[in-house]
Amino acid sequence: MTARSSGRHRKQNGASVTVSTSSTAILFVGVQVPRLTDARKELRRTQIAAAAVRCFSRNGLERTSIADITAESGLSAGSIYAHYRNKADLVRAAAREVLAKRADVIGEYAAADAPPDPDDLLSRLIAAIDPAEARVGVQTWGEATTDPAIREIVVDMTDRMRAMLHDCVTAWLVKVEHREPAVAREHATPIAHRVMALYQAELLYTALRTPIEVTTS
Amino acid sequence: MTARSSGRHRKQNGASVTVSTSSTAILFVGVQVPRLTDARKELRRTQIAAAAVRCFSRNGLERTSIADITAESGLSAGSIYAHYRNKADLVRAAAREVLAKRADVIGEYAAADAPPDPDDLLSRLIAAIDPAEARVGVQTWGEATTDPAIREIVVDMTDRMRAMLHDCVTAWLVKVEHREPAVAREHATPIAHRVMALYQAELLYTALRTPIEVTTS
DNA sequence: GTCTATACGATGATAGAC
DNA sequence: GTCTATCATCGTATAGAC
Repeated sequence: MTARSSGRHRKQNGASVTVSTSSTAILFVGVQVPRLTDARKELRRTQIAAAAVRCFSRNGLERTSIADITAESGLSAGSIYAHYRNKADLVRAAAREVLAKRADVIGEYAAADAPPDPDDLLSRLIAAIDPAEARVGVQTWGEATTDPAIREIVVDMTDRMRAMLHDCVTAWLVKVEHREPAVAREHATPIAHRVMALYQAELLYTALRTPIEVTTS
Repeated sequence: MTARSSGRHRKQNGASVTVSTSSTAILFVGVQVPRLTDARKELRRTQIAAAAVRCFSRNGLERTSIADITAESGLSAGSIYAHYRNKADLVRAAAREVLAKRADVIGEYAAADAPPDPDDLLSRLIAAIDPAEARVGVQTWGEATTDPAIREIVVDMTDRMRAMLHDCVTAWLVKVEHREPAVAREHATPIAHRVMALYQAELLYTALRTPIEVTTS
């Protein structure tokens, strides 16, 4: 992740802004703002990554060729390599995106005012599973078993998710079950662990049992 | 599973048997027995599959080349292709072997006289996990998301395992908890489901957190 | 059945024009 | 930045001798 900063907007305050090819644009003498084009660059990256995820969902991480991604994204090979150093880099980005999206879903419930009980929490998490992303998620698990970079991403995201679940369960124990915060945190650990495990199993189940939807376009 | 029949034993009834290179050996006029060499053939197949599993454990399903397997098995490419139609065929065989081994472990406990309670059952299953096989197992999950043949194998083995767990839990409910067999079977279903889920999660955990052991030879 | 050597296809990645 | 065209590499699978 050597991603650089980003900016945005075509025009700013109605003033016609000269976009240079350097990393910063000089609006007035001595005034520099982050390059507006950087946001586009980041947008392109996510656009490419999204296309890649769709391909991965259909054909798997390794069976997806750069040609597949060019077809899916509408861009060319050269353009893709202008945004990602190589295919492994793109795979890492896609893995992060998919796993982060999962973590975000958990984060929403974890931050709720009325924390759901563990069963309810699990039910909601399962209901939010997207089959296509579940497939890519499981693919990243497989890749993580041999690729250190992917493993780090997966382990990191998994730990983060577990921590969020722990917070959520703790909040439920304190607010609803009226336990002492200290004991709540302790009791929450094995519960969060189980919710996580059951969620992962359900993710696997969805990835295996849900038919691959055909891209309609 | 289009596994063919197999013979065994080097000698039969003390009679010295002439081993021909044809698919059947003619002992006496008109009397044919399954070729004794078939056992050897099957042995070679498992030998190759075992070498493949070791490679997969280190480098993954797709990153493992035929050259890797020749190096690991000590055989040549030609020899491997004499026993497996193609690489996909070999991968399927390896997947079956690994997943079946897992099912066997469960079968042992399921058939025990004094059925362990669910927690104990899970503990034993977890204790029997082999890190290298866990990795290949998780890899098959990833592959199953896009390869129909692998998916069928994984789903089949998973269902079989779950059924065994169901039998085990039912036996425990009947023999230890003294429930009626009918209600026991019904109550066993969600419990078996959970044991399975927690086992799968633990398998994933092991696959991700256990360092890849270096082949010492 | 097993080997060596090789053909062929696929794919990741680059060069250079625009 | 994006394209087209191309290269070089790698890996599956086969051919043919032993």
